[in-house]
Amino acid sequence: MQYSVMVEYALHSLVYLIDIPEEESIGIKDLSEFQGLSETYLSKVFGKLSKAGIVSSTPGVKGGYKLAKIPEEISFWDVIEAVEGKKTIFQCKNILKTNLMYRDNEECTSCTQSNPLCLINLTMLEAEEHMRKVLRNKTLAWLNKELDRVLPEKVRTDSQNYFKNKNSN
Amino acid sequence: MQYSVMVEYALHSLVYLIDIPEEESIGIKDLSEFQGLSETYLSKVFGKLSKAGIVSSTPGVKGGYKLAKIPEEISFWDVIEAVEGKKTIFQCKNILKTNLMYRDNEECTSCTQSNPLCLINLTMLEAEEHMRKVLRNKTLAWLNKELDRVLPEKVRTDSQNYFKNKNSN
DNA sequence: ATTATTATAGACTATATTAATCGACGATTA
DNA sequence: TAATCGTCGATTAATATAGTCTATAATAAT
Repeated sequence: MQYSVMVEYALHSLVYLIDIPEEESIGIKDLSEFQGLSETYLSKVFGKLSKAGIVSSTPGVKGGYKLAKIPEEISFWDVIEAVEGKKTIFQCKNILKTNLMYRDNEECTSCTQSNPLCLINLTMLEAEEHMRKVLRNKTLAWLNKELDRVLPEKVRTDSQNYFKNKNSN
Repeated sequence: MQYSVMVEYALHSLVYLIDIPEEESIGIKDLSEFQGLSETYLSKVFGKLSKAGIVSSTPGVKGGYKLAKIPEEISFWDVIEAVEGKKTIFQCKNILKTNLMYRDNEECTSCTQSNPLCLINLTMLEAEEHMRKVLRNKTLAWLNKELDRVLPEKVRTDSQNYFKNKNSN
């Protein structure tokens, strides 16, 4: 039970999109090359991010991706949900012949994700919600500030220059 | 990305072990029959619970499982960890050729589960920890009390009687 | 207009995981 | 001694994951 590597690829890649100038964008080829990731696979990740409205794309020569919103409005959870979908972590299968967990005399066949009745499922959802709350509070803007604080300046400017030079060719 | 159904099977099945008399136990056959679950698959679940010290087993005729600890000391998280293992939900692969997320000049190849350095991984671990905290606070004793409060008395006594009668045969 | 470059979509593949089943073995009780 | 039960390992089918490959469409530069 783990999130797919897509989540990791997405979060790491998005970092490089935060600081770029207004009218520029970065292509998948550069992003994958710089990080040593599969180009085709990373393009799938960005397809999902694009569909979720996290990034916007411009096709064609000198095309690429940029953030579709300000970094203050893109949270870790947004990225995870874009890539992993909206499924909950715990699966309430409702397959038990005898389900004693229902509440108020309703059967657990009506225990859906949008209207959970089962106590066990409710507990899991509550726990998940605590995780999501943390993740919703961590935005790309926050991440960028933390990286500025924590990383040597050279490391940050080096990566910025890498993409800047690629764009000016 | 979801927990396996084993977690659901485990939590639902453990409910019936909470209230049984001191020297009794319930067999897989009865547990699976009552809930309409696969007998062989449920036995695998209990193998894991047994290995984790959550239940204890007695083989042979009239054998079965009982809780190995008092229900106050068995949490939802204990059960999940027993069944799913100790992996974290987010996977920090350390496979990025250029990883800019490290802290204090250390490389992210040293970013392990026990000693995470990468900011993204640290954030995910923090979020997971919030979820675990909730799950560690929910014990089988708590669940049992909630079920007493929420379910009609008949439903609870019916299931208790089911296993009691099975044992007296 | 043409060409090169880029995103986008879908089909395809290999591997791993999940949810099961089956059979053999060992301990226990009647 | 026989029937019952937990334990272990091998096996299987279905699904998910992590990729690749190809075709298509849009764009910018020539």
